[in-house]
Amino acid sequence: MNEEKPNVPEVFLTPYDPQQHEDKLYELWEKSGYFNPDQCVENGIADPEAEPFSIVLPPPNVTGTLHMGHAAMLAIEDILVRYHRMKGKRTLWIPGTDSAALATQSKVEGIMYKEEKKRRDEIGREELLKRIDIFTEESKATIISQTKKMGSSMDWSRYAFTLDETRYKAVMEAFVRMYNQGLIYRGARIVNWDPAMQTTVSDDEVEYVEQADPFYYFKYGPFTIGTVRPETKFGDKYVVMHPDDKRYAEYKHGQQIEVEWINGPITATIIKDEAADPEMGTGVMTITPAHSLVDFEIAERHNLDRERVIDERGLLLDIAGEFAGQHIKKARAAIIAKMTEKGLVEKIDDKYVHNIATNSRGGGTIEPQIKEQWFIDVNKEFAMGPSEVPGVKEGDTVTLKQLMIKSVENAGITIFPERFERVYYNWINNLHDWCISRQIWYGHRIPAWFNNGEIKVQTDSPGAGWTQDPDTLDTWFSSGLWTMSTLGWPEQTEDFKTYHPTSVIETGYDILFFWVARMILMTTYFTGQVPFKNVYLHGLVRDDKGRKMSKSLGNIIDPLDMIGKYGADATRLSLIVGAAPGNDMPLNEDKIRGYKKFANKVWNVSRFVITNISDADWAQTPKFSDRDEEILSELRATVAEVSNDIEKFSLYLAADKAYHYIWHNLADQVLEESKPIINGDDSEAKLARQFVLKECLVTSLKLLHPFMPFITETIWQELPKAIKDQDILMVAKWPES
RNA sequence: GAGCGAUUAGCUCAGCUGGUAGAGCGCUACAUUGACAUUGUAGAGGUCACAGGUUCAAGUCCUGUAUCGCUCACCA
Repeated sequence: MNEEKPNVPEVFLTPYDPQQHEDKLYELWEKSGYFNPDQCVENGIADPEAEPFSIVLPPPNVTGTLHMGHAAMLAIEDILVRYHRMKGKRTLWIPGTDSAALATQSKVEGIMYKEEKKRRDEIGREELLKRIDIFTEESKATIISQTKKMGSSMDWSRYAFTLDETRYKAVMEAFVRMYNQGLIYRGARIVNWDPAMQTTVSDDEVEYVEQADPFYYFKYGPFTIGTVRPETKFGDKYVVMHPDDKRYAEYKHGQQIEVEWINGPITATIIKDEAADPEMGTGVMTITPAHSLVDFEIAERHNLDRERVIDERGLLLDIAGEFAGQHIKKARAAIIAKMTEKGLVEKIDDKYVHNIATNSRGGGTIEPQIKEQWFIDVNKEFAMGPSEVPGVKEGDTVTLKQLMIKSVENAGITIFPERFERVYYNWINNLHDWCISRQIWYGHRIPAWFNNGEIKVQTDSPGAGWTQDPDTLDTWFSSGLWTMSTLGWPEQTEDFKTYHPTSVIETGYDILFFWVARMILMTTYFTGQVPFKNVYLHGLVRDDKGRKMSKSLGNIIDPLDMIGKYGADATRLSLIVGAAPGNDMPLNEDKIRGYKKFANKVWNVSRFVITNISDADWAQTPKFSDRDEEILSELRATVAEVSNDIEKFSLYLAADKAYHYIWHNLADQVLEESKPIINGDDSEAKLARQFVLKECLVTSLKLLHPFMPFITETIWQELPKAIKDQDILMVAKWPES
């Protein structure tokens, strides 16, 4: 009941309340079918020949719920997608979730152990997988619902899960093809072994944690050697020094000496190798090739024995003599006691700080082991197939490393911000062969079959007597195929032909190596295409003091809470403004609250304009004053700037400019100065100004839509039909500048 | 140890290809019930980490120094 303002839609009579509108609008969009580019083409929103624009969502792990980092990712991608959709492109955003094999199994095992006191071997493969499936289904549903709350305009009809049937096929095919070309091999090499989870872990998943441990100096024949790990030293029968170290010039490479050692005399062999640093300690070291990456490499160079000392569970083997069967952690003290008694301990440095390797996916301390595993050979040369990778022609001899480098070097892929290109090259240059097998149950099975020492690699069982490799694949193997597999590869589907390479991948910089690099490796190899033309790396969302959000600090902001309190639009904007690609972004509630105020500002601007243009006759031709023209030209300039910034992936600038224009130009100046004109006697001036206000409102809503889709669409739904080019703002035409 | 980044108003940060400093929040004063569960106007506050250099001109380019942060690395 508002007698004085009969023309204001009733919805505007209260402040903007996101809760009241957001879910309904998402439903409206979903029902329209316009998340699906095919539907847009069918309804004439996009031309059938329009340029495609595609993004594949970095699939969140099914280990939990979405955090602010995910929210930022969804906001950024949705902005790009909505912008390009409004530009009339055939725009596709594919949603999905990731099984995250190791992390998920670790999580479910943890829950089962805590609740039922059951360990893995007491549960069994089938039961565990069943339980994991239940867990992941729940988790998927939660993630999908959260994703929708953010307003993400994804095509749910193309939803993919890394372990679903289509993706499984792609993984099997990829493995077999790489194996047949000799790029996947099986070999005994030193790997990161996690005794707690009983599996290998990739180099990238190892996390180094600083720890203080005693550093022991031992008498080893005529030498003094140092170590933090006496328990590995039983098998040390090689003593290594730098070839140019004058102190040891009297010893010759290959020379043998007798030394008294932990369990009695042994014969040691002198090895001259440049890996020994003369500056370090005494310049002499003994090596344990079976349990150290460096030592293994030295042993490979000189073809030395690699006797095992520790088993998979961390227990000492027979070589340890009286200590055999003891756990390494417990045995150390006893070993030192015995060595002290034998006079082998020269001194102990108690303040030695070093890095120990741990499994970042929820396991324990890494104990390197030599194991028979599957590897991808990153240095093996092969003949390139059909190629669109710049600088690589069909038939060229290349390695996977070279493909990864050339894709970026020759601008097939552009990384934002640019500085990460150097980080990327650096990582590739240090890259070792990639161990892709894991001794866990949850994940893609390896399509390899064993029969009395024979191995066959193929998707189906070769027949009776053959058993499949019990291992599964590293989760990043399947993730590496993601842009392809979500589009139907290895089939040459319409989707694949249309939307691959994708336009942009958007993800956190912390995942550049894990994922972005591996997608480039896999995709260039299999398709000769880059997986994406642009990489947009966002930073970590931190609290207002710049700290990482974590449970232990209690500073976690839950996106759903913020959406509940301030609306998805305000939450999105707070994650965009001030967040340049590659930089961490501080976030606090005040910032989000600020953007809620802005939402309300937009709401009131709209109410004002709608009220004041309700009596305009749009059939007439307005005669614009100089000031009218000026206002319109400022509007066009803003459109140009915002569009340009979005094209350049400077979303933080684009959002800020749109915000600034609407609040401080349109609201503070244009609206204020329009009041006397609208209420004045000059009907010609009034009409012209009404045209101007209409133009400003319609254009502002469009400009703002990618950033704040809910409120802009809510307002759009209340606009008179006569001033709209589409019923749904999401597919309205992006303004010309 | 190597690489990368940061250092600009009390706080959080912009400032793209060089032309005598900007935003948000906070603070101060005034105004306003208005399209605005407020908002507007005005204002205070910075030798742009430090030292050199290039230039007519440098937060902006170059060299070095300091502090902080991140990533990588096999230091026994």
